[in-house]
Amino acid sequence: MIVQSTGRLVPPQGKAVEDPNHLLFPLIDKLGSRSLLSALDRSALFSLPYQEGTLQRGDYVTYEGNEVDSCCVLLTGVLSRQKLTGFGAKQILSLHLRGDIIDLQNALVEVADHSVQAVTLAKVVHIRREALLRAADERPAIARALLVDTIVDCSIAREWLLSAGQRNAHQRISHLLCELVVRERDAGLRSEHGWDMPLTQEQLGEATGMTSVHVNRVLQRMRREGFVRLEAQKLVILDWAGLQAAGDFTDTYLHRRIPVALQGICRSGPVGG
Amino acid sequence: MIVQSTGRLVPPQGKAVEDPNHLLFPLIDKLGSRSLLSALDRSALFSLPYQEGTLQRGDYVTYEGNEVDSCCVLLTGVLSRQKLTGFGAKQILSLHLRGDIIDLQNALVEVADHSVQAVTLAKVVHIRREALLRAADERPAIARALLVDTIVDCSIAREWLLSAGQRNAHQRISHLLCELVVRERDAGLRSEHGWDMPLTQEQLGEATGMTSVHVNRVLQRMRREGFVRLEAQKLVILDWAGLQAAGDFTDTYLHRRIPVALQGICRSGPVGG
DNA sequence: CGTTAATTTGAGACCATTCAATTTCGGTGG
DNA sequence: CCACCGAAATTGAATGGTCTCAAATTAACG
Repeated sequence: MIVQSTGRLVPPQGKAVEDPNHLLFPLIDKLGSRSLLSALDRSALFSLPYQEGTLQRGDYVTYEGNEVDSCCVLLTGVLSRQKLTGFGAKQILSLHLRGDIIDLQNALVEVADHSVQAVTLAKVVHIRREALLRAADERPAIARALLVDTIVDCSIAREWLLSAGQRNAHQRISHLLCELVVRERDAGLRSEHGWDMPLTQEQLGEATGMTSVHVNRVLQRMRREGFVRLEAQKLVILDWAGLQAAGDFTDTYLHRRIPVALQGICRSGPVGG
Repeated sequence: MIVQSTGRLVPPQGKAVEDPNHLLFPLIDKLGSRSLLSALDRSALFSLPYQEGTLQRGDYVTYEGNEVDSCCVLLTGVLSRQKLTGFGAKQILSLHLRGDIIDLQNALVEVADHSVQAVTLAKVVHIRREALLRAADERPAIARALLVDTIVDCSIAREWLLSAGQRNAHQRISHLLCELVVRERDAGLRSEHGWDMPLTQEQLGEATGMTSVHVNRVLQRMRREGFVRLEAQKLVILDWAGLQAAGDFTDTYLHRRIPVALQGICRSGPVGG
């Protein structure tokens, strides 16, 4: 076992009758993993109108500079946020798995500050900004859940910044692999023996701020030293403890638990002004 | 003139009687610059209980790993978010000016994922997490304003990540100076002829992921080429257009305006479930 | 089985670091 | 006002991590 269980809380009020096949389930599951949502909150989320969509590898959901009026929830596959410098250099800013809400951040500002692209074939669901905001306005716990989700997003971005600024190539790659494996586990995608690493070495480079050539050499060293096996897109972690140490990885920044202190002061419905 | 006016909106409902000397004014001014707040929202914010505080240069507000139960609003001075690698290398993650809400992000998770430190002598106001969350629960527009503020925070972190990953030393320093000058202007601190640059070259390095030695050489080149004058902590921008070009800087990511599309669907009070 | 994408390899160049040592600056006490 | 101090800035030389630019090899796919 490479990752300990998340200890995710199931809200006591949670209806057992919720349909786990509902397309919005991954979203509500994710939000509920870090915020307490009452049965009313959850049913309000389940009743959000949405539109299905499929993305081919390489498809863009959003371009930097555009106006965005809906946010998309990822059901299967992997999406990336990215941004270009004025000279055309691309930086992958974050990677997203099942349940992640993408483009909420672009939908609440005037113009998108980053692009969103499919790394693999992906299934998504689009929720109109107005619908989501209305739900948040009517149910404070939903607004808070969106805030907490955004905060965790931001925490991950800060850790990436720490990596880009202060860690060397070997550490950056190891760290990224650790993060992906943990998050992939938490998203409910099992990865007992190996995982379909969706990123090319080129993309690993774009995510860590280095050349694909150098990514290649680093990966070779990691294989030589027995940390991972990586062949035919299949990533097998041979030495989880070693990889964590090599990547200076600890999972604190992923905020995998509901803050205990906040559980008592959660409210679930609108209150009189 | 080096920065154009922000075109900040004054909400039509805004009371003219608000006291601009109220200690929470900078906070409400900042939130109101990117979200529409009604008179009721604003007065709810003004009536938040708070506690004043003074920070000496170098003082820590929060340590990474601690539990945080209040967030602080910066009134004067400069604060930084920062994080250490396991090997002790420090990365400054963001810099904060008047009106910025710091530690909201640490207050809503189990343990702080980063530290907060005073870069200069600073005056702050602490607001207890419970009080702020209650206000957000009771007034959706306040919750949304906090969300938008966090989103902008996150956008800045992404731009820093882009810099760290894809721009060279000269560009990174130029870009950071551009950002600080613009934000400092927007925060209402005029900087007609020069600005008290609060960062040492060491800190400039920690913010851009480079050595103080190299920061020094880059700054010398920038002076030699006539972009800035920087003597005795005083920064004077001699060639704003040139500095922007050298730093690959555009202000989009700062989201300096209220998104027009959201103005129509703002609600100001609680609504029935 | 051909075509394109992805990975791998090599050598040289360069940007940035490291490690000292030196100089300047800002403030303090005599 | 000057001597002194620590912090910050500056300088130099050597090292090294990462990039650049090809070119070659392998894998993926219809």
